[in-house]
Amino acid sequence: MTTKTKREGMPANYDPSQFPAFAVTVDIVILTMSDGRPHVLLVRRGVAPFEGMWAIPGGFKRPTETLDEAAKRELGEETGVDSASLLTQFGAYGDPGRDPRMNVVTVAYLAVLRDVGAVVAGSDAAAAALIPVSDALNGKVELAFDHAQILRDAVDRARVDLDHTGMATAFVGPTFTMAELRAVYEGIWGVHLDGANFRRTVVAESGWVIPTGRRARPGSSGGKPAELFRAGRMWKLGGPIRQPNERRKADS
Amino acid sequence: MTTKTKREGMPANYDPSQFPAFAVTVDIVILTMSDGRPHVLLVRRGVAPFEGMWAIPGGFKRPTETLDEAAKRELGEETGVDSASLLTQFGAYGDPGRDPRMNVVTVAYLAVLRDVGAVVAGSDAAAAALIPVSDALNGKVELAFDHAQILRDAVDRARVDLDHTGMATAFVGPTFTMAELRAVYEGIWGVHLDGANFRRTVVAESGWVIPTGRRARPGSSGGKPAELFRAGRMWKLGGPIRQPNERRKADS
DNA sequence: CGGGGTTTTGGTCGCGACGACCATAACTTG
DNA sequence: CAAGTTATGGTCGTCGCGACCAAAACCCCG
Repeated sequence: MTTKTKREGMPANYDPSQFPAFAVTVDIVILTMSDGRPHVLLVRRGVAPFEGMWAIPGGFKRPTETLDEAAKRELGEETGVDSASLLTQFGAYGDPGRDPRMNVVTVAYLAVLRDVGAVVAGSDAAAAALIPVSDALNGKVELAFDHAQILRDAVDRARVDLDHTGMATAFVGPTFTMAELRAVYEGIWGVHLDGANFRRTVVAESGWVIPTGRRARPGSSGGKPAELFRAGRMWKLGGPIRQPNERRKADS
Repeated sequence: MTTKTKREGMPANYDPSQFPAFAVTVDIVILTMSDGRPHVLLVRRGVAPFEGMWAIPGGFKRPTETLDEAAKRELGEETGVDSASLLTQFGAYGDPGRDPRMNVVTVAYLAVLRDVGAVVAGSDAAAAALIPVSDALNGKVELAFDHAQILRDAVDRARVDLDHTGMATAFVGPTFTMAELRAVYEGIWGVHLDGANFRRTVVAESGWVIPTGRRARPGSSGGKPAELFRAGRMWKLGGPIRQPNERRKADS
């Protein structure tokens, strides 16, 4: 994600100003798990256009930085998080008129955080909040620009990344229980997974999780204290859990 | 893939010119199958920089069109193909200095053609050719800008799209044999698939392929004439063949 | 015209993954 | 201590899928 490309047969004495100029921004869809359901970090716009509506945090790319660097910088400015806890580009959006003020092309990133902590509102943001993705997708929360589409694409991307990459561990803390990890899959995919089978497949081969020996404190509802694990290095290559393939229906 | 996003707390009386201006281009990685191996359409640069080197065809985005429209337009200009035969965006590239002349961010698309036919070189292209992706990736063919990276990403994307989407049928003609379809998977994944098993899983449930009743002419090497199929509508939702998961090795 | 070669296509078999389900352990609260 | 709740281990049946074999339908060549 670095080079640019240009038409090969460009006149040697071309004038850059004769080609259309765009502003390039970077938007970060920040996902996190809260009480078993995925949430997204949104900021409330304080000025026109779309004043008062919610938007995905983002900002302008600088000519001296790469897109990835711009995304990391914006992530830090918005949340105070500097860790590169999973930051993947998933789409570019450049419809004419998507910003009524000027021609803007935005590159969208998906960030996964295990804990947003103190949500640092940007200096120019009126407010920031964690909102359930379900609320943001079904129109309960109005999104500015084409951010509804961007969020939809981000969630779609998260769903497929969950069984292709080791994204799941980015949602949980450095140490976690099987129930926590399972909640990630269940929340993102919207399915129910059997606890026993889940544990078996994850623990089956080494490299996925490493027992810490310690145990988590049971919740207020009681129950056997869960074993605490650390993420193994195998997660770098993709997770052990695959999305249950909803049986493809045959049709006459 | 349409809207743009902007920082929410923009000053109301901002001056667009005070934000960095970028040129936005669209690059199309055009893949096709030739003698069982994937090939990519490249153009030879006629002017500096990178004069004489090969490049991925592309061009400037216009402010009045979407990114997808720009990609389709460029595809038509380069190949004369107007059919929307699978055109998916897969990445944006904006490293500073990737084009020595100006700040350019490019949005890369992957196009799959079953037959490039008469390769129409762009008006400003010195030449265009179909080159085996293996040659383009291992340095046998020098690529301009960061196009080597873009091509690598495109091929990676094609590999995962092959078992998630119905991309396979885009490589073959409107009517095809099982061997042709299988060659697509084998060529892109670089694996060998059993012919009998392949046929079985594809024909198993209806909706994937529709027998035409006709039979293909056997090649010069003889053999039983293969049955001809048409693609069913199930391919819109993803193909029936999954990439053989190379057993994940357990490690101590 | 018959035989060898080649490709397609159908059949069988066995293993391994995985989901459904039950049972037990270990803790909570009252 | 009893009842409830969660975690974790075990069993079992089924289903997908790859490996392999065999027959069918065509080529070319003598």
